[in-house]
Amino acid sequence: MSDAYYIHLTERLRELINDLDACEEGRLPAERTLAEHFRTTRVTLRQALAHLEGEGRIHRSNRRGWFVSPPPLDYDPTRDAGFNDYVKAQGRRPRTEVLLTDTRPHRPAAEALGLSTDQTFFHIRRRRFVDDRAVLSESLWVVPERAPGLLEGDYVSHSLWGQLRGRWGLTLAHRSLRLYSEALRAQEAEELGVAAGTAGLSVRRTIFDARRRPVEYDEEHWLHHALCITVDLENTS
Amino acid sequence: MSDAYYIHLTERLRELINDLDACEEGRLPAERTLAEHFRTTRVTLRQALAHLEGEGRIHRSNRRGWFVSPPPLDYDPTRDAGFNDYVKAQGRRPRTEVLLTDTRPHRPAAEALGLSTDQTFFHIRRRRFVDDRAVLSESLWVVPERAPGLLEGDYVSHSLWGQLRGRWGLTLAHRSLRLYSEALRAQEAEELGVAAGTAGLSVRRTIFDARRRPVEYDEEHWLHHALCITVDLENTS
DNA sequence: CAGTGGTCTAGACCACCCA
DNA sequence: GGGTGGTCTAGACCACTGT
Repeated sequence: MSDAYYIHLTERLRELINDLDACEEGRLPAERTLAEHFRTTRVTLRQALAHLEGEGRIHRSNRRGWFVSPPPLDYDPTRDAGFNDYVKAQGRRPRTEVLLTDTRPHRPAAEALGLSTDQTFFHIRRRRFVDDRAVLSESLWVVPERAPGLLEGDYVSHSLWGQLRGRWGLTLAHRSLRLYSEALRAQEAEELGVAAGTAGLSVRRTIFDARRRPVEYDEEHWLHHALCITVDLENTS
Repeated sequence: MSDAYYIHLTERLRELINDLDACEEGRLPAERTLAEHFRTTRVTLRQALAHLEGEGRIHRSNRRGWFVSPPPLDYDPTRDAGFNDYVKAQGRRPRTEVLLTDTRPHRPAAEALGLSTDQTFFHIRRRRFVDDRAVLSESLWVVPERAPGLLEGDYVSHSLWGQLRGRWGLTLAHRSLRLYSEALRAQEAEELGVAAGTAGLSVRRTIFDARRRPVEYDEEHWLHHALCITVDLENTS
C-alpha cells in the first residue's frame, strides 16, 4: 500500500531533513510538534521516523531526540590502519575512550583462537567516537605471550596493530572476519547512548601471526548505519 | 526501562519460538491471538515482535504472518564458489530464478568499472532462495567484451564466475567490495516478499582481471539476517 | 469470504534529560 | 520542573492472502 500516510510523511520529513542538514543544528523538532504540524498522531509520525531511521537518514539518542545522521564512515577491517588515521583521512574527528582493561580468561576468544578455555588474555574494552558521536563499542583480547607489557603501554593514542608490529615484531598474517547484522544488547546500547535493540553491525576478528600463533580476537559493535565496509583484494582467487 | 511490558513479552515469545522451532511448522499464531493470550494490545505485541525481528529470530512474509527464522547462511563474498555450492555445503537447499536479462548501458556499473557511461553491459537480474525462502535479489553487469555470448549460455545452473574462468580464461584478480546496511526499496522488497523498508544488507562488487581490464559489477540485496559474512585473509598486510 | 497483517486514531502516564 | 521520548490502551478500517 504505497499510499499509506506514513509513506507520504516519510517523504515530507525527508525534505525537512535535507533542509536541516544544511543548517548547523541537525536536530528534528519534537515528535508532538511534528505530529501536530502534519495533522497526525505520534504513532503514525513515529512510524515514518522509524522508516527513515532504517534508511540511516536519522538516528536517535536515547530520550534526547532525533538527529540528522552524518554520512557513513568507510572502513576496511582487513587493513590495520588505526581508527584515528582513517577517520581523519575522511575529514572526520576521531576520539577513543578506554572503558576498562583487565587480564582474565574469555571463552569465546579462547575458542576462536584455538586455545584452552583457561587461557588468560589482556582485555581492553573501549568506545570510539566520530565527530563526538559514539559509533563503536569494542572489546579486544590479546594473547599475553605475544605482547608482554601491552597494558602498560599507550595503547589508546597509538594504533594497537601498529604496536603489535612495531614493539613485538608481529606479522598479522592470518585473519578471519565475521560480519553480522545484529540488535545491540543492553550493555553496548547503553555505551553508545541508544536504546537496546537498536540495529547494529557486529564485526569479529581472529588474528594469527606468520607462524600461525594466535595473536588477538576482538568483537566490534557498530551503529549499523555509521559505516560502510569496504574490502579491496588482490589475486586471492 | 527494562521492566517495560514489551521486554517481558519478548522473552515469553522467545520461549514460544524455541518451542516452535522444534516443530515442523515454524509459524507464529496470529497477532490478535497472541495479544489476547498475553492480555495486551496488538500495538504492544507488535513492538515485541519487531524487537525479535531486529534480532533475526523471526521474520514476516508480507501480510502472511510471522515465521521462525532459520540460522543465517555463511557467505564469503571474496570467494567465487557458486551460490549453489556453498548453500549445499551448509546442508541447505539453493534455488535461483532469473528475473530478467538484457543488454544496455548502466551508469553505476560504468562508473564503478571506470568505463564511459554509454558502455553497454550484459545484465542479469535474479532472485535466490535458501530452503524456498527468497533471501537475495541481485543484478550483475558483465562487460560484453570479456564474455561474448554469455547470455546464450547456461549461466544459471553453473557458477557465473566458474564460466568466466573456464570459458573465457579470465582471472578475477582485483576485487573491490562494499557492504552497507540498508532499507530494502520497493522493488527488492517485493521480489523478496517483504515490506518495503525491511532491513537489508547491500553487497556491491567490482571486478577486474589480471590485466586490470574491467570484468563485472554487481549489486546484491540480502535480507539482513539471512547471512553471516565471513572473510579469510592470508598475508595481506 | 474469512482471517491475517498493515495502518491509524486520540488519548494517557511514566522515565529521563536539561536548564 | 517543564519538555522530551518511551510505553501503552482500546478500539477502528483497509488491503491482501488463502481457501
